[in-house]
This record gives sequence, structure tokens and C-alpha cells, in this order.
Amino acid sequence: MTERFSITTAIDYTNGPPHLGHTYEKVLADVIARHQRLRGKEVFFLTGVDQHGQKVQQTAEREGTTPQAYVDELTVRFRALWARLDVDYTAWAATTDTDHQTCVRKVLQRLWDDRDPATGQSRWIYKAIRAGHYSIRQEQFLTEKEMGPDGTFGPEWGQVEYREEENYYFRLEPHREWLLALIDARSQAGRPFVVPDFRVAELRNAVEKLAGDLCISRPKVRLSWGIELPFDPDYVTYVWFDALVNYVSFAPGYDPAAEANQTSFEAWLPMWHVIGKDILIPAHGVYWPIMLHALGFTDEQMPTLLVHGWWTVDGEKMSKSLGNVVDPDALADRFGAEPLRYFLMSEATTGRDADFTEERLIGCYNTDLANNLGNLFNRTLTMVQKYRGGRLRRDAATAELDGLFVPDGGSAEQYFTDLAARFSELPPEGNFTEPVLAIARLCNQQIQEQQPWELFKNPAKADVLDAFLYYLAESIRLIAIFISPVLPGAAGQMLDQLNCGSVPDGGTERFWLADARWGVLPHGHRLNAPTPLFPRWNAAKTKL
RNA sequence: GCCAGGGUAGCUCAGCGGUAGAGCAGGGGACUCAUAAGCCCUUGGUCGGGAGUUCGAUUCUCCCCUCUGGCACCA
Repeated sequence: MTERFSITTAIDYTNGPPHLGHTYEKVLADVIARHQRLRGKEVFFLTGVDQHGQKVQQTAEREGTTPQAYVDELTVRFRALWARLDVDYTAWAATTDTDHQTCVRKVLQRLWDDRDPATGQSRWIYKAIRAGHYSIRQEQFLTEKEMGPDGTFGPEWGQVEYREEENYYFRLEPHREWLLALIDARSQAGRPFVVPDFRVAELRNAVEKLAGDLCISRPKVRLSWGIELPFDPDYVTYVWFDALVNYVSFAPGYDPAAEANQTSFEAWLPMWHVIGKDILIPAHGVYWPIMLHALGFTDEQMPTLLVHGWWTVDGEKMSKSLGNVVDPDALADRFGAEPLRYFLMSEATTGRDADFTEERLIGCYNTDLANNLGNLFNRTLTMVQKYRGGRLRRDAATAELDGLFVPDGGSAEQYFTDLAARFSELPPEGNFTEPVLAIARLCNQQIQEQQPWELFKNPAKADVLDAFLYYLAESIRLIAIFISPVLPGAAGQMLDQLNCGSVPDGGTERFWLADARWGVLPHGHRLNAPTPLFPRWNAAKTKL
């Protein structure tokens, strides 16, 4: 059976347009998903939007529209951006979707119905009254630690009122020891629960200090924009049991009412969740695994959390008040979607914060894409056209070139096999651009070394020239395959220029790691004339 | 205050016990197939500071400074 891989992103809150951070996360997940597909896996890739909650309700009211109309409009913008950036998800999560709402209600019902035989009470959910100061803006009760020295609350909380309110709570503490054991076991097994693993200790600390339970409801009288609790129509679900459930509600074949997970659904577990560092603790690192555990998911079915950092702009935190929020659409307008994808993936070290500057984006584009990759394609194809009328000879004396590309004198076959194996083993948080650039650099070096223009002048060296051109053609075909997760569009153009309309063993997929081996282009194969893939960006052009 | 992660060439980072590395940026050179790209050479670092262990420390231990996250406390 085909191996499976599933990956999700956080779902974005539809209270404002998408920014660079949203974009990075989706591109990161897309690149990982494409890499897995390249390896022949069947991929489930879920992303989407979180549309409920008080802020949406309030903004919609303020703008004189309905919450649904308001979120629909923003949702279109998110989807349009992902389409433009070639984010190739297989399922779309929107929390106002009927199936999702049904699933959330079933999940809650199941936990509500899971009774302790001794008391007859639900083992996981209970109702309780809580009194205290409540921030309307932040939708939460405040504790003493938020109170200032003078007994008042800071302006960041907005209007604060004293309130007595009855709500439903989800028990967290009974799962603490289990979660600690899971975190430790996963680290010991070499596949940490949180990647990169330097965040594991952070999460562990948070779990050790876990206290109190999770409030999962809001009275309808003050928040109507949400999913009604199945066991109490006076309440709607508060964010986590709505938003987090999307990971399973939109997955194929999940049925919360079933005793055990269905095999059709289990086949997609465990999942990778790509999230920002701000929502690791407590949402994804604490609430979510505990929710899954209460629902009967096994330890083996628990996800891995891939936690990425944030983007700053010119060294400063992105914020609306600073006015430095980067609009991904504007960047794509100016520089193109693919260069933007490339920049995001090569500039950021997964897990850490990264800085965006326009200079770096342009520098990265010119150096890597125009000068290195693009120019390599252009010069290679041009030489094949000029020296051999566009045709390759596969049967030339390749043995003469063995060892040129490999320090220890290995064969071309071995070289390609090793490269493909190494590329295949890249972890999801790995660097997908540098290994490809390394191949391009090697090719550029070898061109200088072999001096094909001299070989061309010497009829006695005709065989060597043929062999060398074939070697270059195969190398750039390999590059096209390897770079395809990051630059799917450009990689397609690369194969077009190589006249690889359909890849031999690729089946329905155009990019297939199985094709990343030596000697695929047939004898007499005709390459197309080159067109520059990434025209060099210069300052004059920016003024156009 | 506690926990974790950083502090290595101008920039982004790798190395993590045995004479300091890569890419980019800067300087010089030879070449011409190419998007004035590429290639070669090169400038540049007492590897945050101090002490210790060791034949030997960027690499291990301790202390300190500093940045980033998380947690807590005071109020």
C-alpha cells in the first residue's frame, strides 16, 4: 500500500487580511507536503480558516454586516493568496462548515456521555460557576496577576467588569502524568513531540505546572457566533473545542461517535501540525493532545508539532501600529510568487525567527535564482543548441568523466543515487534549497573546469563534449526535480525546456524522486531552446 | 528569580576535544557557453568575558555579561 503522510497548518483567524507570517507557514507546509509527494507518498494536506468568536462578531456588527458575510469575504482573500502561491492543499477547513460543526458537537457529546460509573457524571466535562473580573476584549476572566498595584486592570484588557458566570469545563489535570510520559517517550524514541526539539523542555515545564481546567463554553447571551453545545442550547463552544477539532473534522473518515478510530482514518495518523511558536503553549502542546487522549487516541496516533518562528521586518516586530505589516500580495505582484516562496524557505531557519528586508529578497533572488540556477540552465541549454543542434548523445564516453563530479572518483550513477538518497531523507524541518544550490554550484564549477568551448574546437574531443553535455543535462534535470517542492512552477518550466513533457516513471506526477537517477534522458533526445527562467532583477527595473 | 535556547568573519549560519568553516557581501585575476552571470584567488574572526579540567578547549565544567522565548514572584 502507498505510504501516507498528513500535515496541517494552523487555521488563520478571519479578522484581518493575510500577512507574511500566515504566508510563511502555508508555504512551509506546502513544501513539506510536496517533498513527501515527490517521495511517492500519498499526502493529506489541510489548511483553512478559523471564523468564529467574539472579535469577528464585533467587527461584523461594527461594519454593519453579518458575521458570515464578513468571514466569507476574508476567506476568499486567504484562498486567493494560497492559490496564487501554489499552496496545494488537499482539504480546506472553515469552521463555519456544517460538517465541522456536526463533528465538534459529536466530539463534545462523546466526552459528555463518557460517564464515571460511580458518580454517573461525565468523566471529562462539568459545569461550574466562576466569579471575577472579566475582560470583554480578551474574552477571558482575569486573575490577580493581571491586576495592577492600584487594584485596576491595564488598558490592554479594555473594558473590565465583575461577572458571575456558569460555564462548562474540560478536565486537564487527570492527563498530566500521561502527557509528561508521552513527551519523554517521544524524545527518547528519537522523534520528539515538538520539533525543533529545543522547545520540548519549554513545553515540559508548562505541563508540569498544569493546573486548573479548560473553560470550553460561552453563554449565548453574549456570544452567539459559535457552535452550540450539543447538551446545552444556551451555550456556544469556546475557541479550542472548535478550532483545534478542525484537524480531525476535515480529515477523511473521522467519526467521533465510533468506539475506536476507523481504519480509513487511522491510516492518516499520526499527523504533523505546523504551527507558530505563539500557539504551542498551551493550545497545541497541552489542550490538543489531552483532547485527543480523552477521545481515545493512542500514543502512536499523537501528532508531531512542527513549531516555526516569526518574521520581523527590518529588524522590528510586525505590527499594525508600526505600519510595517508586509502584504504578501504586494510582494508577489512585484517579485512573483515563486521567488517569494524561495526567499521564505531559504532565508528562514525552521523554528527560529527570521528577518524580512526587501534588499535580502532581491539579493536572494539575484544570487541564487538568477545568477546561479537560472543562468546554469541558460548556459547549458545554449551550449547544447550551439554545439550539437539541441540533441544529446547518451552513448558517448561518459567513463572519461567519472570522478569529475565526485571527489573520491565515483561513477555518475553512484553520484546521482547518493544525492537522491540524501535528498529523500531530508527531515520536514530541513533546508530544501541549499542542497539544490550546491549541485548547481558544482555544475558551474565543472563547466569552467571542462571548458566545453575548447572541447568544441577540438574534433578529437567530440566524445568528451557529448558526454559532458549529457552530464550537465541530467544534472539540471535532477535540479528541477529537487527544487520542485519549493518552486513547482519554475521546475515545470525547467522540465519544459529540457523537453521532458512527461517523466518516464512519474506516473501521474510530473515530479517523482524515482526519476532522480542517472541516464533517464534517451539517446538523441532534443532539448528546447532556453528562455531565461529568472531574469536578473536590477534597481532600474524597480522604478518601472 | 527559575527553565530553555542563542552570543563564531560585515550579514545568515555550520562545527562542538586535536593547527578556525560555508554561503552572501568586499578586493584582485583569468576565461567566454551564459541572465556583465559563472570560475579561481583573496581580505576579514584572541569562536561574548573570566576561571577550571586536560598534553591540548570554540568544543567539557563553573561563574559572569548580554539577547530571545516560556514560567513564576513582587507589587
